[in-house]
Amino acid sequence: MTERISDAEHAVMEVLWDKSPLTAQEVAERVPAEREWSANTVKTLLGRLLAKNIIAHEEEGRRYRYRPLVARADYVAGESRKLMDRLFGGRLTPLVAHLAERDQITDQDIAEIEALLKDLKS
Amino acid sequence: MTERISDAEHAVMEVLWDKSPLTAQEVAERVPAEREWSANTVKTLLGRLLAKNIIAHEEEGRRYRYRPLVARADYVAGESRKLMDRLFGGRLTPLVAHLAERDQITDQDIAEIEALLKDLKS
DNA sequence: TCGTCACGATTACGTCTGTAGTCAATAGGG
DNA sequence: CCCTATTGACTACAGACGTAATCGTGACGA
Repeated sequence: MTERISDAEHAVMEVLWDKSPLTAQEVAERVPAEREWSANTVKTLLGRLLAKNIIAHEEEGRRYRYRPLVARADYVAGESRKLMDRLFGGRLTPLVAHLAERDQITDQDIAEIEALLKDLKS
Repeated sequence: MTERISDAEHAVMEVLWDKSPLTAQEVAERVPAEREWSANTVKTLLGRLLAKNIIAHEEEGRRYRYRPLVARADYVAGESRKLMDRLFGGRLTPLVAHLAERDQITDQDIAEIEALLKDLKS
Protein backbone atom coordinates (compact mmCIF):
# COMPACT_ATOMS: atom_id res chain seq x y z
CA MET A 1 0.00 0.00 0.00
CA THR A 2 3.06 2.24 0.00
CA GLU A 3 2.43 5.06 -2.41
CA ARG A 4 4.38 5.79 -5.53
CA ILE A 5 7.63 7.74 -5.24
CA SER A 6 8.12 10.16 -8.12
CA ASP A 7 11.47 10.88 -9.67
CA ALA A 8 12.04 14.16 -7.84
CA GLU A 9 10.91 12.58 -4.62
CA HIS A 10 13.35 9.78 -5.16
CA ALA A 11 16.25 12.23 -5.21
CA VAL A 12 15.18 13.41 -1.77
CA MET A 13 14.87 9.86 -0.54
CA GLU A 14 18.41 9.06 -1.61
CA VAL A 15 19.62 11.89 0.58
CA LEU A 16 17.70 10.62 3.57
CA TRP A 17 18.73 7.04 2.98
CA ASP A 18 22.30 8.17 3.00
CA LYS A 19 21.93 9.96 6.33
CA SER A 20 19.04 10.72 8.62
CA PRO A 21 17.40 12.33 10.37
CA LEU A 22 18.07 15.62 8.64
CA THR A 23 16.41 19.02 8.65
CA ALA A 24 14.84 20.37 5.47
CA GLN A 25 17.77 22.66 5.05
CA GLU A 26 20.29 19.87 5.36
CA VAL A 27 18.41 17.83 2.81
CA ALA A 28 18.43 20.79 0.41
CA GLU A 29 22.18 21.12 0.82
CA ARG A 30 22.78 17.46 0.09
CA VAL A 31 20.58 17.10 -2.95
CA PRO A 32 22.69 16.60 -6.10
CA ALA A 33 23.72 19.96 -7.49
CA GLU A 34 22.46 19.19 -11.03
CA ARG A 35 18.94 19.56 -9.76
CA GLU A 36 19.40 23.21 -8.87
CA TRP A 37 16.37 23.17 -6.62
CA SER A 38 15.27 26.06 -4.47
CA ALA A 39 14.90 25.32 -0.77
CA ASN A 40 11.15 25.63 -1.24
CA THR A 41 11.10 22.88 -3.81
CA VAL A 42 12.79 20.53 -1.39
CA LYS A 43 10.30 21.45 1.31
CA THR A 44 7.40 20.72 -1.00
CA LEU A 45 8.82 17.33 -1.83
CA LEU A 46 9.37 16.57 1.85
CA GLY A 47 5.75 17.56 2.47
CA ARG A 48 4.51 15.24 -0.25
CA LEU A 49 6.62 12.37 1.04
CA LEU A 50 5.20 12.99 4.51
CA ALA A 51 1.66 12.95 3.18
CA LYS A 52 2.38 9.65 1.48
CA ASN A 53 3.75 8.21 4.71
CA ILE A 54 7.07 7.46 3.12
CA ILE A 55 9.00 9.57 5.59
CA ALA A 56 8.28 10.82 9.11
CA HIS A 57 9.36 13.94 10.98
CA GLU A 58 10.20 14.57 14.58
CA GLU A 59 10.04 18.01 16.08
CA GLU A 60 13.35 19.46 17.04
CA GLY A 61 12.93 22.92 18.49
CA ARG A 62 11.15 25.05 15.96
CA ARG A 63 11.87 22.76 13.06
CA TYR A 64 11.66 19.14 12.02
CA ARG A 65 14.09 16.37 11.31
CA TYR A 66 13.01 13.99 8.60
CA ARG A 67 13.75 10.29 8.31
CA PRO A 68 12.68 7.50 5.96
CA LEU A 69 9.92 5.09 6.87
CA VAL A 70 10.68 2.69 4.06
CA ALA A 71 14.01 0.96 3.64
CA ARG A 72 15.99 1.61 0.51
CA ALA A 73 16.34 -2.12 -0.03
CA ASP A 74 12.57 -2.51 -0.12
CA TYR A 75 12.15 0.30 -2.58
CA VAL A 76 14.92 -1.03 -4.78
CA ALA A 77 13.45 -4.52 -4.69
CA GLY A 78 10.07 -3.21 -5.76
CA GLU A 79 11.45 -1.18 -8.63
CA SER A 80 13.65 -4.00 -9.86
CA ARG A 81 10.79 -6.39 -9.81
CA LYS A 82 8.53 -3.98 -11.67
CA LEU A 83 11.11 -3.61 -14.41
CA MET A 84 11.64 -7.34 -14.74
CA ASP A 85 7.93 -7.99 -14.81
CA ARG A 86 7.21 -5.29 -17.33
CA LEU A 87 10.04 -5.95 -19.73
CA PHE A 88 11.38 -9.42 -19.14
CA GLY A 89 8.36 -11.47 -18.21
CA GLY A 90 9.53 -11.50 -14.63
CA ARG A 91 12.70 -13.45 -15.40
CA LEU A 92 16.19 -12.35 -14.47
CA THR A 93 18.00 -14.36 -17.12
CA PRO A 94 16.62 -12.41 -20.07
CA LEU A 95 17.64 -9.21 -18.33
CA VAL A 96 21.20 -10.34 -17.94
CA ALA A 97 21.18 -11.76 -21.46
CA HIS A 98 19.91 -8.51 -22.84
CA LEU A 99 22.55 -6.42 -21.13
CA ALA A 100 25.23 -8.83 -22.20
CA GLU A 101 24.18 -8.60 -25.83
CA ARG A 102 24.24 -4.89 -25.63
CA ASP A 103 27.85 -4.90 -24.49
CA GLN A 104 26.76 -3.31 -21.31
CA ILE A 105 28.52 -6.02 -19.39
CA THR A 106 32.27 -6.06 -18.88
CA ASP A 107 34.63 -8.92 -18.28
CA GLN A 108 34.83 -7.82 -14.72
CA ASP A 109 31.06 -7.99 -14.39
CA ILE A 110 31.18 -11.51 -15.67
CA ALA A 111 33.83 -12.50 -13.17
CA GLU A 112 31.99 -10.86 -10.30
CA ILE A 113 28.69 -12.41 -11.12
CA GLU A 114 30.24 -15.82 -11.56
CA ALA A 115 31.80 -15.53 -8.13
CA LEU A 116 28.49 -14.42 -6.71
CA LEU A 117 26.64 -17.33 -8.25
CA LYS A 118 29.24 -19.74 -7.03
CA ASP A 119 28.65 -18.54 -3.48
CA LEU A 120 24.94 -18.95 -3.89
CA LYS A 121 25.20 -22.55 -4.92
CA SER A 122 26.10 -25.08 -2.28
CA MET B 1 15.98 12.43 -28.30
CA THR B 2 13.23 9.86 -28.39
CA GLU B 3 10.47 11.08 -26.14
CA ARG B 4 9.32 9.43 -22.98
CA ILE B 5 6.87 6.54 -23.23
CA SER B 6 4.31 6.62 -20.43
CA ASP B 7 2.96 3.52 -18.77
CA ALA B 8 -0.30 3.43 -20.70
CA GLU B 9 1.55 4.12 -23.92
CA HIS B 10 3.88 1.26 -23.16
CA ALA B 11 0.96 -1.17 -23.09
CA VAL B 12 0.08 -0.07 -26.61
CA MET B 13 3.67 -0.43 -27.73
CA GLU B 14 3.83 -4.01 -26.48
CA VAL B 15 0.90 -4.82 -28.73
CA LEU B 16 2.58 -3.27 -31.74
CA TRP B 17 5.92 -4.86 -30.98
CA ASP B 18 4.19 -8.20 -30.91
CA LYS B 19 2.61 -7.66 -34.30
CA SER B 20 2.42 -4.79 -36.74
CA PRO B 21 1.15 -2.98 -38.62
CA LEU B 22 -2.25 -3.00 -36.98
CA THR B 23 -5.30 -0.80 -37.19
CA ALA B 24 -6.49 1.11 -34.14
CA GLN B 25 -9.25 -1.39 -33.69
CA GLU B 26 -6.91 -4.34 -33.79
CA VAL B 27 -4.68 -2.71 -31.24
CA ALA B 28 -7.65 -2.12 -28.96
CA GLU B 29 -8.61 -5.78 -29.22
CA ARG B 30 -5.14 -6.96 -28.32
CA VAL B 31 -4.51 -4.69 -25.36
CA PRO B 32 -4.47 -6.71 -22.11
CA ALA B 33 -7.99 -7.08 -20.82
CA GLU B 34 -7.14 -5.81 -17.31
CA ARG B 35 -6.86 -2.35 -18.73
CA GLU B 36 -10.49 -2.22 -19.73
CA TRP B 37 -9.89 0.63 -22.09
CA SER B 38 -12.48 2.08 -24.42
CA ALA B 39 -11.56 2.15 -28.10
CA ASN B 40 -11.27 5.92 -27.79
CA THR B 41 -8.64 5.65 -25.12
CA VAL B 42 -6.52 3.46 -27.36
CA LYS B 43 -6.90 5.95 -30.20
CA THR B 44 -5.78 8.78 -27.97
CA LEU B 45 -2.71 6.85 -26.97
CA LEU B 46 -1.92 6.03 -30.59
CA GLY B 47 -2.26 9.72 -31.38
CA ARG B 48 0.16 10.68 -28.63
CA LEU B 49 2.66 8.06 -29.72
CA LEU B 50 2.39 9.40 -33.26
CA ALA B 51 2.99 12.94 -32.05
CA LYS B 52 6.07 11.76 -30.21
CA ASN B 53 7.36 10.02 -33.32
CA ILE B 54 7.49 6.69 -31.58
CA ILE B 55 5.16 5.04 -34.06
CA ALA B 56 4.15 5.79 -37.67
CA HIS B 57 0.97 5.18 -39.60
CA GLU B 58 0.32 4.28 -43.19
CA GLU B 59 -3.00 4.98 -44.84
CA GLU B 60 -4.95 1.91 -45.73
CA GLY B 61 -8.25 2.89 -47.32
CA ARG B 62 -10.14 5.10 -44.90
CA ARG B 63 -8.10 4.08 -41.91
CA TYR B 64 -4.51 3.75 -40.75
CA ARG B 65 -2.23 0.92 -39.83
CA TYR B 66 0.21 1.68 -37.07
CA ARG B 67 3.71 0.35 -36.62
CA PRO B 68 6.58 1.05 -34.20
CA LEU B 69 9.44 3.32 -35.13
CA VAL B 70 11.59 2.31 -32.21
CA ALA B 71 12.72 -1.26 -31.60
CA ARG B 72 11.64 -2.96 -28.44
CA ALA B 73 15.24 -3.90 -27.73
CA ASP B 74 16.25 -0.23 -27.77
CA TYR B 75 13.48 0.74 -25.43
CA VAL B 76 14.26 -2.13 -23.10
CA ALA B 77 17.94 -1.25 -23.12
CA GLY B 78 17.17 2.34 -22.17
CA GLU B 79 14.86 1.41 -19.34
CA SER B 80 17.24 -1.18 -17.95
CA ARG B 81 20.07 1.27 -18.00
CA LYS B 82 18.02 3.93 -16.28
CA LEU B 83 17.16 1.54 -13.49
CA MET B 84 20.74 0.42 -13.04
CA ASP B 85 21.97 3.98 -13.03
CA ARG B 86 19.35 5.21 -10.63
CA LEU B 87 19.48 2.38 -8.13
CA PHE B 88 22.70 0.49 -8.56
CA GLY B 89 25.25 3.09 -9.51
CA GLY B 90 25.20 1.84 -13.07
CA ARG B 91 26.58 -1.58 -12.17
CA LEU B 92 24.95 -4.87 -13.05
CA THR B 93 26.57 -6.92 -10.31
CA PRO B 94 24.79 -5.16 -7.45
CA LEU B 95 21.50 -5.68 -9.25
CA VAL B 96 22.05 -9.40 -9.51
CA ALA B 97 23.36 -9.49 -5.95
CA HIS B 98 20.32 -7.66 -4.71
CA LEU B 99 17.89 -9.99 -6.41
CA ALA B 100 19.80 -12.99 -5.19
CA GLU B 101 19.64 -11.80 -1.60
CA ARG B 102 15.96 -11.30 -1.93
CA ASP B 103 15.48 -14.90 -2.98
CA GLN B 104 14.17 -13.68 -6.25
CA ILE B 105 16.61 -15.89 -8.05
CA THR B 106 16.06 -19.60 -8.51
CA ASP B 107 18.53 -22.42 -8.98
CA GLN B 108 17.50 -22.53 -12.56
CA ASP B 109 18.27 -18.84 -12.97
CA ILE B 110 21.71 -19.49 -11.61
CA ALA B 111 22.32 -22.33 -14.00
CA GLU B 112 21.06 -20.35 -16.97
CA ILE B 113 23.11 -17.31 -16.18
CA GLU B 114 26.20 -19.36 -15.62
CA ALA B 115 25.75 -20.96 -19.02
CA LEU B 116 25.21 -17.55 -20.55
CA LEU B 117 28.35 -16.13 -18.99
CA LYS B 118 30.36 -19.13 -20.07
CA ASP B 119 29.36 -18.46 -23.65
CA LEU B 120 30.32 -14.86 -23.35
CA LYS B 121 33.80 -15.66 -22.21
CA SER B 122 34.46 -17.49 -25.46
C1' DT C 1 -30.64 9.49 -51.66
C1' DC C 2 -30.67 9.42 -46.76
C1' DG C 3 -29.66 7.94 -42.43
C1' DT C 4 -26.25 5.31 -39.94
C1' DC C 5 -21.86 3.72 -38.92
C1' DA C 6 -16.83 3.49 -38.72
C1' DC C 7 -12.76 6.29 -38.15
C1' DG C 8 -9.55 9.72 -37.09
C1' DA C 9 -9.30 14.49 -35.02
C1' DT C 10 -10.41 17.52 -31.47
C1' DT C 11 -11.63 18.64 -26.96
C1' DA C 12 -12.25 17.59 -22.02
C1' DC C 13 -11.00 17.08 -17.48
C1' DG C 14 -9.30 15.45 -13.10
C1' DT C 15 -4.81 13.91 -11.13
C1' DC C 16 0.07 13.85 -10.60
C1' DT C 17 4.54 16.10 -11.11
C1' DG C 18 8.09 19.53 -11.16
C1' DT C 19 9.09 23.77 -9.64
C1' DA C 20 8.42 27.55 -6.90
C1' DG C 21 6.16 31.90 -4.61
C1' DT C 22 3.68 33.62 -0.54
C1' DC C 23 1.93 33.55 4.23
C1' DA C 24 1.94 33.11 9.15
C1' DA C 25 4.34 32.21 13.27
C1' DT C 26 8.23 32.48 15.91
C1' DA C 27 12.87 33.04 17.74
C1' DG C 28 16.75 35.92 18.12
C1' DG C 29 19.42 40.42 17.52
C1' DG C 30 19.54 45.12 18.79
C1' DC D 1 9.94 45.48 22.95
C1' DC D 2 10.26 45.60 17.89
C1' DC D 3 12.29 44.15 13.36
C1' DT D 4 13.93 40.66 10.68
C1' DA D 5 15.37 36.13 9.28
C1' DT D 6 14.03 31.27 9.39
C1' DT D 7 10.86 27.59 8.87
C1' DG D 8 6.89 24.93 7.88
C1' DA D 9 2.16 25.41 5.62
C1' DC D 10 -0.48 26.79 1.89
C1' DT D 11 -1.13 28.18 -2.81
C1' DA D 12 0.09 28.33 -7.75
C1' DC D 13 0.57 26.80 -12.17
C1' DA D 14 2.02 24.63 -16.43
C1' DG D 15 2.77 20.23 -18.54
C1' DA D 16 2.18 15.11 -18.62
C1' DC D 17 -1.05 11.31 -17.99
C1' DG D 18 -5.15 8.37 -17.83
C1' DT D 19 -9.41 8.09 -19.50
C1' DA D 20 -12.92 9.30 -22.42
C1' DA D 21 -16.88 12.01 -25.00
C1' DT D 22 -17.91 14.43 -29.06
C1' DC D 23 -17.38 16.13 -33.77
C1' DG D 24 -16.80 15.88 -38.77
C1' DT D 25 -16.42 13.15 -42.77
C1' DG D 26 -16.74 9.79 -45.85
C1' DA D 27 -18.62 4.87 -46.91
C1' DC D 28 -22.36 1.77 -47.21
C1' DG D 29 -26.71 -0.50 -46.84
C1' DA D 30 -31.73 0.32 -47.52
